[in-house]
Formats: sequence, structure tokens, C-alpha cells
Amino acid sequence: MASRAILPSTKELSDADRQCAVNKRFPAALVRRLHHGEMLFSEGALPRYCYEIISGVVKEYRTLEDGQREITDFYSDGSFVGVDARGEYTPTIEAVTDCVVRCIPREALFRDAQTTAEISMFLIDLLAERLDRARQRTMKICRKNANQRLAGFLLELAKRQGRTSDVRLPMSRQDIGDHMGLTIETVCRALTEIKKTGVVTMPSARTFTILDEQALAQAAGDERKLH
Amino acid sequence: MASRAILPSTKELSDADRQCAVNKRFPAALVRRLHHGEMLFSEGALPRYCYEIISGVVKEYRTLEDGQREITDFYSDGSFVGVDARGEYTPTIEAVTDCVVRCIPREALFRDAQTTAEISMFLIDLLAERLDRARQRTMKICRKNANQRLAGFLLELAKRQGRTSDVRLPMSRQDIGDHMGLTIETVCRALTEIKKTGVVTMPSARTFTILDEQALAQAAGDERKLH
DNA sequence: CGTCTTCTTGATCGCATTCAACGTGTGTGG
DNA sequence: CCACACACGTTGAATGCGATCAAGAAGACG
Repeated sequence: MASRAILPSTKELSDADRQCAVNKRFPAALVRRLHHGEMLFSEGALPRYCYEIISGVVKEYRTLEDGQREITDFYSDGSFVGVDARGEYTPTIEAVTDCVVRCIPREALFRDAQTTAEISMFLIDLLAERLDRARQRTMKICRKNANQRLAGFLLELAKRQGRTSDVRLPMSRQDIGDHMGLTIETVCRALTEIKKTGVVTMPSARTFTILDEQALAQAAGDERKLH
Repeated sequence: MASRAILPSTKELSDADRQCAVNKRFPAALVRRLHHGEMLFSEGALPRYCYEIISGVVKEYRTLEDGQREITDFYSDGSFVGVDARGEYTPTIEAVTDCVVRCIPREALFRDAQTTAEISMFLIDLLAERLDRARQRTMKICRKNANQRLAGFLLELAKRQGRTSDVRLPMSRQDIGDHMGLTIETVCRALTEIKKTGVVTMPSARTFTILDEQALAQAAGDERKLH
């Protein structure tokens, strides 16, 4: 696999590497427990801490004046959130499931980044990866129809959870819609259509099993129609 | 105006500040001239240089398998491009108009970032700003209709060029469409509708004058319809 | 067991796309 | 300088996808 690093000499940081680099600096960081629906911080104010997700899933979102939400991403164990918050553009981080997170003081992290290359490179790599991901998401939303977006979303969930059977959908249909730029009804319909093709089964609304991964990838890809 | 910096203690870097920080390190960087349509580098390979735009406008884009393009952004003088390139996900940078750019060796830049806080902070701030911008763009594309997107685009062009009269549209309708997630026809129709409302005049296809800035901002904003 | 939330399906509507044709402008060579 | 060609821009008509409005089904929870 080709390197995704920002420089050829910089190897791609795995979540473990990141944890390591920051852990060395902040070994005694506070651990905090979150209940489903609780917020780590919300838009507007620059947070005092950023967080590493130890377990559970959080969603990161912004709200428009008219109340519409955009969920930029979901994060689970090994991911860092709140690092890229900037002043008034700080998004909200909310627990999708019960979570355990490690609190890292932002000010100290950025102070250390000024003296420790390991930390600053960690930040640069993290931001570059997020930027790339944000742009790929825009591309998907612009260029793919509802079925393709949902097929891609299921594939990614399965990949993140490292399995194809009994994959969990921890977030609501509304959350999925807010993430994919679709309404809740369209999410339902797209899921139903995918089920109908037989490549995926859903024993319950919040679990699924991929029967034909290749066909699902195909459905997420260049196919204009999914019938 | 509230700070947009990533930390309260970090003041927002203006383009001038950035130029300054990097200039100090790379005072003798090579200058290169580009003709309209020429590429600085293209997707796939990690570029050896990144560039500061001295004059002219470039577009940054990726291409999907099926040939569709997504223009992530347009950059003009004072902006840096190619900094956030990462391995296989490197986008293409192409001159929209004739350009003059300053070449900065990437490897040296990132090496310096490991020893000089000024450089690493420059990179972190640049990436954080791009990330924010990318997400706001996604939000606009998801939640706003064609007329709103175009109104917003015109406003931004005017703002960047620092005037409301004889604002240049250096890019083609196709480029605008690829940037806003619309077809070329829809771009035309949206522009026509905006002209019809009388808030903007277009002496030629590539120039416009804003007659009523507030009304244009309104049209870009929460209005669902523009009649 | 009943209530509330979440999920699903149906019918209709509107916006942007698609396909098609026609204008407009720009640059090149005769 | 004009004629022509070609790229770019504009407008029209028909189609289709996802949004909206509405109602009903399935879980979750006390």
C-alpha cells in the first residue's frame, strides 16, 4: 500500500503510534466517562481539552441558523477529537454511545508542539488526514446518489469495526442522514433498496451483515443505478 | 472580530504573516511562471515543491474514475498550495490564469518544521484553516440550493478581490460548477436568475458588479427561494 | 401494558440534471 | 481586415432523484 503520509520520509501514523507519541507527553491525563447524548464541548467556545476516545462512539457536528445539522464525522476508539477546534468555528462533540475518553489539556499540547517535533508532526499529520477525509466526503456527497452513499457508509463501518458480520450501527437514521446530506426518509429507503439486492441483511435496525462485500463495494462505486 | 486561531494565545496569521515566516526560511526560493492551463503538479505523485502564489489564480482539483472533477478550491496571491498534499491523495493544481509562483522545497520545509516552531505552527494553522473551509464548503453544498451557492460564490470573489465593481470571474462556468457541485447549465441559470433580481449586473460573462451587497448576502443565506 | 421514540413506507412535488439547440466571443490564418 | 472555426456561454423541454408531507409499524422503557 502506498504511503499516505504528508512526506515520503514520514511513515503513516497508525492510531497506536499517535497514542504513543501523545501518551509519552501526557501519561497521567484524566479519564472521563460519558453517557449517550452527553457533550464533550459545544460550538462557540474554544475547549480547554481535547480528547482521545478510549471506548464508544462520538459524533462531531455543527448547526446552521435554521437548526439543520451537519455531522462532519463519527469517531471511535483511538481517535482524537477537539484538536482541530478553532475559535468560533468549534464544532460540537456528542456521545453517540456511552464512552470513555482521555482528557488532554489543549494549551499544554500546543505548547509542547512548539518544542517537540514528535507532537507537532502528530498534529500536522492528523490535520492533513482530516482535511483529506473532509474533501473525500464532499466528493461523495456531491457525486454519488443516496444508495451509493449508504453502501459506502456501511462498508466503512464494517472496515472500522474489522468485521463483516453483526456490524453495529451505533447512530440513529437521523445521524446518518445528517452525515450523508440526506433526509431520514431517504436513508431508510436507500437501506431498504440495498437489502432488497441481497448483498446485506439487517437482523435489526442497528445491526447488519455483509453477504457480498464485492457487490456492496460495486454499489458504493461507479454504478449510477442499483437495481 | 473573534480570533479564529487554533489556540487563544495564537493570533490569527494573515497572509502577510505567513509569507514572512516562510520567507525568512526560504528567501531565495525559485520563482516560476505558468501559463493558463499549465499544471504545477498532478494527482498521484507527491510533489517535490509546494508553492506560494505571487500573482494569478490556480485551481485545486481531484478527478473521479468516471472523469468527474471536484475543484476543492481556487487560490490567488498570498496563498500556499501543495502543502497539504499526501501521497496518493495529492490533488492537481492547474493555472486558471497566467501565474507567477514561488517554489518552496517540500522536504526542506517539513524538515525545518521539526526544528522551528514558527514553521510547524504555520503548517498547523494553515491545515486547520483549510479543514475548516473544506467543512464549511460541504455544508453549503449540502444545504443550499443553486442560487444560494452562486450568490455566496460571487460574494466571496468580491471579498477576495476587495471590491464590488468590475469583479473578475477568472474561471469558466464549468470550473464554477465543479467547485459548487452543479452542472454548467445550472450555474448559468442561477447566474441569470441573480441578474434578474437586479442585485448584480454582468457587463461580460467574466465580470460582474454588485449593486446591492446586502440583498446578495440575503440571497446567499437562509432564503429558500430567490424570486 | 401503554407511551414515546425511532424506523419504515407511500404519494406528491420541486429542483437540478440531462439532452438538445442556439448565441457569443475569441483567436487564427488567409 | 475579414472569414471561419472552435471553445465557451445561454436557454428550453423533459426526466428523475431526493425532499416533503403524511401515516403507520416496530422497538425501547418505565
